[in-house]
Amino acid sequence: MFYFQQHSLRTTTTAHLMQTMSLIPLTALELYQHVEAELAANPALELIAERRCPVCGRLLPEGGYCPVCTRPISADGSEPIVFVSQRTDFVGGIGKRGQEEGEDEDEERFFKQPENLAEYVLQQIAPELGVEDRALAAYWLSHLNEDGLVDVSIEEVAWYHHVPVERVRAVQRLIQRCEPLGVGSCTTKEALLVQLDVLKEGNWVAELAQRMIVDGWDLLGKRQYGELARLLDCSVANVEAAVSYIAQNLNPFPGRGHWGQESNSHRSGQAYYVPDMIFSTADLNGKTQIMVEIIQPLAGTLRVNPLYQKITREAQGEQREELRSDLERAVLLVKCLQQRNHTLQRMMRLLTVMQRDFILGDERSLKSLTRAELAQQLGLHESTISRSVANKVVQLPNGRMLPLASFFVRNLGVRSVLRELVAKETYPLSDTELMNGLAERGFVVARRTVAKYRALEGILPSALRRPTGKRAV
DNA sequence: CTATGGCACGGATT
DNA sequence: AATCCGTGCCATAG
Repeated sequence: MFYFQQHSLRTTTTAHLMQTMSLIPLTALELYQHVEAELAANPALELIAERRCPVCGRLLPEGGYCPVCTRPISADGSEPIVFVSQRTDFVGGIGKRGQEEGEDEDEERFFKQPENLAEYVLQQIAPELGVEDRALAAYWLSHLNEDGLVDVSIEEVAWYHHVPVERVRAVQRLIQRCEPLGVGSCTTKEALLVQLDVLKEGNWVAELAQRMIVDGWDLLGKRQYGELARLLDCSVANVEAAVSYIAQNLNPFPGRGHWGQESNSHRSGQAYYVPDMIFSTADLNGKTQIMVEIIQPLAGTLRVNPLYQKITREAQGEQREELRSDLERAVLLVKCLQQRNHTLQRMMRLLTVMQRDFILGDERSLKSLTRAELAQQLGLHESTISRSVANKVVQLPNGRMLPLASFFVRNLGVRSVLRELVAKETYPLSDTELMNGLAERGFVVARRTVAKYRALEGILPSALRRPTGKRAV
């Protein structure tokens, strides 16, 4: 029999196979590629059009989700619904998004997988372009460097293709709005502005960031915050806040895949815009029910080909051995897939309960949590959690994509108390005073650290806090 | 002189 | 082993 935990297979399997064993660390995209490759290489595996719930195995209704696994667990909606879904639309390219997911036609099981960033972007915009513009777009994208920026000028391209500059610009504009936001810009500055334009939620930080990039680009590069503040006629702390907003929400190199301060070195380029899990909400007697969809990008059910199984059983001698090894691989893959689904499901359920408010959009109610804690509660090894979290991307109900790793933060306690202290202050407290205040409440940190948190929370320095009043963020 | 930000190092986390 | 985070020291602004 097989074991899927930390133990290795002691059967005839090779070392290489053991590596492929755990599918848990794989992202949706990787899983898709992995399965596709396996499917092509191993005749014992088959993907049948029949849709079954990957978790409980029940037959799915037309285009729907498993009636059992997606049933509310508790009537008040406090328990999240976590289920595995088989949608492939994200992996196959955004272009398909508008259409339906129900097609089970065999030929359509797998979309063409974009080989690189350029192709991926092209797929997104192709439907909106005429033939000529498509060529233009392709040309433009062929100049993408690994940062997702283009180093030829619009004029050059226009000249080369004998079309008006405006035309090229229009195409570029279209490209820039694709995922990853800002691709195909000529400069970092341009990329940031595009992102800002799409993302800005009308909040003051974003506005300021925009002005900052437009007017104070050079100063920004030199980190001359004081100068910037003067130029933009605002406080240094505001500048700081805007800078941190940029650092956290924008990506100067659209091709290098990730947002925020999380860094995942491999998985560069294509990646973060394919969510691995999607949160959505539904109303349930006034209570908000959270649903978590774990993407398993298979349009159908993966299983061991029964015919193959039969042949193997009947085969003799050497041939039989050959067949058996394929069969084992197939069985292994299927089981690993189940294992992955099960583990991820458990993890997401717990995670969703703990970070409920955060998921619902309240940035501030992110609770501090470490991977180790979660591992303990789930009875899993912490490295398992680490790896399942690494490189994965989730989509929140509000549409925002962020790394799953952002659910794990260490010191939220201190930071929320800090906010509270500032909110209640009668006069602008200095960092040192804040430090003491925090210490009284049990958070002993250095003065320097207080300053850092302050910046992170977008709170102004004491000297400048009074005139502007308090920040509601 | 006080309050803060930058830089960089060491310990903790993953 | 690679990364992240808290801190100490120093420079700078007010």
